Amino acid sequence: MFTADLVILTIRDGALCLLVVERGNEPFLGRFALPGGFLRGDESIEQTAARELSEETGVDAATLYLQQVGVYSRPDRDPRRPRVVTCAHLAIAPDLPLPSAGSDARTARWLPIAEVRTLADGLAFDHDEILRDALELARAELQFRTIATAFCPPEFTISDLREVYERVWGVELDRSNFHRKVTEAEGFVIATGRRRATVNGRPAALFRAGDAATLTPPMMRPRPAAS
Amino acid sequence: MFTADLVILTIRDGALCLLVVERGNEPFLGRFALPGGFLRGDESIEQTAARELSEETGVDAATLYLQQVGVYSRPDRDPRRPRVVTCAHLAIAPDLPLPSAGSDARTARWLPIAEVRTLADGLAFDHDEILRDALELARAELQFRTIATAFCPPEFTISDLREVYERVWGVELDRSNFHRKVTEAEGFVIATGRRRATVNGRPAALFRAGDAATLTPPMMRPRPAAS
DNA sequence: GCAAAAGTGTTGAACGTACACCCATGG
DNA sequence: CCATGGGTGTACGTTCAACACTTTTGC
Repeated sequence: MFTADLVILTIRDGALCLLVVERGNEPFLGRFALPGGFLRGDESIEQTAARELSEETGVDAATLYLQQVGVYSRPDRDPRRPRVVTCAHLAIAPDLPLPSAGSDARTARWLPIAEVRTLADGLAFDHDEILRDALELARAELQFRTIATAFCPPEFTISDLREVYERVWGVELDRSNFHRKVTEAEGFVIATGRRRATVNGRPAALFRAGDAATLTPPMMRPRPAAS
Repeated sequence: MFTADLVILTIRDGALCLLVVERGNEPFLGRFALPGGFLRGDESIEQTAARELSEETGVDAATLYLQQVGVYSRPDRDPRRPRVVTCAHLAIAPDLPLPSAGSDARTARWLPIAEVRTLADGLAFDHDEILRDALELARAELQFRTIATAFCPPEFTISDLREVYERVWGVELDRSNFHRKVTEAEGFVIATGRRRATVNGRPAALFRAGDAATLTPPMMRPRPAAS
């Protein structure tokens, strides 16, 4: 038995959130788990993950960021027989409304990462471990790839983008230096010429994602200031 | 069916080499392939990979570098039924004698990477693709982790270490600056106090691997000079 | 005008690169 | 003493971090 599990992250109301589903069957009935599904005979694991992602978020997976995290195969990770090997994936999405009444009746919801840690028994299966690894990967990838734009809507401000880094890394960044790095890096963001009216202060220029995949020079994460 | 395949790299006679086995069965009879083996019911994929690695190299896998590369699951990647999903691993070893007469009678050999590209039909299955991804991973990891010492014997010179970077990256590095970076990075190399007599010139100081896993500051790869 | 948020300029420290130079050994 | 490879010093350019400063809006 081989599955693809998904760590789908987004930023909602200034907090880094994870998409979880409440389990409707044993084992772990009623507990939160990562969404996932079985590999079908006619598809690759990438296709399985993309299919699950679009089912859960309601948008075409081709527009979202999706990447393998790793394989989790401990013989006792799933009490079922035969045991289930899973390939965990990291997905990044902008703030989306969940297709509540769609597909199956499972209750999917966005859970702030901080609340995941306060769950009495944690996530189902070994999903706490998977989440930890996926978060570490996301934090590392933010440094060298332009994936931060995947958290943002099609048009966004530099402050929106900075908030992504700050929420995922859990640090505060210098506004001025961030602005320069981002706008000077080639192919990271492209000015649209439009502006967004703000409740207070000068209107911010709007950008859209560029076509570069890698971020040069990299955006280095500050030293172990906050964990 | 779930397997672990291994991309085992080393440096022999100044060339980056890959451990390949000649297939003794169909499909791909007589072609070169990556070593690998099936996941057993009582082990994790990490244990499968470590077991295969020690069988092929003859040394305890705990002393070598071993890391997941990714899952390869295209339905047509293996003509057998049911299809085989594999989790590719990258392993790094010092120059080792192969246990030629050991274990099973498969003919394992070190093949220079340059020669892999000249094989008429390439490697068996999708192993060309796996090798490409594993090499890219190794090249990237050299920048931020201290894995280069895994290519070296227990005691090595700075020049040995520099050759690792040069052979894996395919570039030439400045001798002086490399020496400084490596010796000043904390926990990368530790001087043993001994020296190695050379055929020519001043004897080089011998070092052993330090205990740091990450390399700070990183050893940045030169711009796209050579591919 | 004032508060607030966006955006620009400046400066000193840290780092990378290039290359000149000295050191230790065998022949 | 010379060739050869190991190792150090130095000078310059680039990048980074900190923070002062200017711009543009709503009220």
